[in-house]
Amino acid sequence: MSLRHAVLGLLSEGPASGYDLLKTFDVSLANVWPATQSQLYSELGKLAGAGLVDVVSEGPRGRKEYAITEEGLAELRRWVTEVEPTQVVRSDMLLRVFFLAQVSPEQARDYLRRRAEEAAKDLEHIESIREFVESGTDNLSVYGRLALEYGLRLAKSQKEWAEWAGGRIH
Amino acid sequence: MSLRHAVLGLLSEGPASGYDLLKTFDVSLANVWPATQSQLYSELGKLAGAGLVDVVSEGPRGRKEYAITEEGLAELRRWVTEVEPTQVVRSDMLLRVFFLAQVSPEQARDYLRRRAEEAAKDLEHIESIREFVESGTDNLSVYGRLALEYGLRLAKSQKEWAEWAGGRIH
DNA sequence: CATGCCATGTAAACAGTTACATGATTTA
DNA sequence: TAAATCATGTAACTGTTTACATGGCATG
Repeated sequence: MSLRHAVLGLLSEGPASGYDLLKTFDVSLANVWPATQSQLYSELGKLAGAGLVDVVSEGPRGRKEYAITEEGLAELRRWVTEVEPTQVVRSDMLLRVFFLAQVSPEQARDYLRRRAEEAAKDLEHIESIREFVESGTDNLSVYGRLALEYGLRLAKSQKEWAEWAGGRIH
Repeated sequence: MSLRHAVLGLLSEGPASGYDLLKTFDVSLANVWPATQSQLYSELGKLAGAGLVDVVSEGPRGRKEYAITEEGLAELRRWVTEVEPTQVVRSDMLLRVFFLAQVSPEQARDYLRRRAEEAAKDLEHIESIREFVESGTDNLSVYGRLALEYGLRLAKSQKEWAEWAGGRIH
């Protein structure tokens, strides 16, 4: 149930509406825990029902501002410190690698070359937003930089691996 | 719909029953595309209905052996060469990093230390099964080694990153 | 003849995606 | 006043997990 904790985490930085949160999801959490509008609004309803968040004000256009409760904050902390992160990661990129014997060596190399190019593009993209995020002083930016560095290293590894793997196909 | 293609991919190496496939999922694909028994049997039914696989023989204990059809093989090849892999990856491990400001610096460092230890354990585990997989000459083993190398590099990166990130928490 | 493994299937619950639906407020 | 943006919500579908259910066959 990480969506729930993602929402609690964002609200731990201050009150916000579903609409506000959605933008933060798209900007900060897009590559870590994406969420759709549909999911978000229903999760906020459930969190309010469970007493982990409160509606603290209602604005124009039916806007509802949510704030995390003490109980919600306690649950967030418990989740961060006591719940072991999931290990399972699905990768259809890697799944295809298992079946490369079913296509020609040219196609297999091409597949890996495209992965390397994609990783290079990701790398560039991360470098480009780095300076932007570098300036933020809020918690999300400070710790987001650690996550960004993870993405950077991951993209680098992926690029090098894809180049290496391409060279192994004869 | 990657489960479908994972099944087609395994069957491209030769006929097998649901039970056989399940073991292969647990051994070879556990860290790439895990599947449950429940999912597998229903997917086989759907694949047979779509003409991508056939039941080629029925054995004792209701055992049904499935084989990939020409149509299924064509679909597998199309998926490998023409369908772009999904980029979205969810990581509740990284999600927690964004919210480390909500716990004490000691707890935050501890969290990252545990990630480094976990990655070190993964690394060891991969090294240990490496020699085992090294011996296989079937397609799945040959290409599985490329995937294994990816896992190795990923675990290394993760370990180094977690150690680095832990050093940044004051 | 009991235990373990082989073998398949269904049902309910939960999580996530896509599409639909509606309407208020601001700004050019 | 038209277009963009703010803002929330529901419905249908797809994919995944967990639990339940059943029974055959081989081996000690």
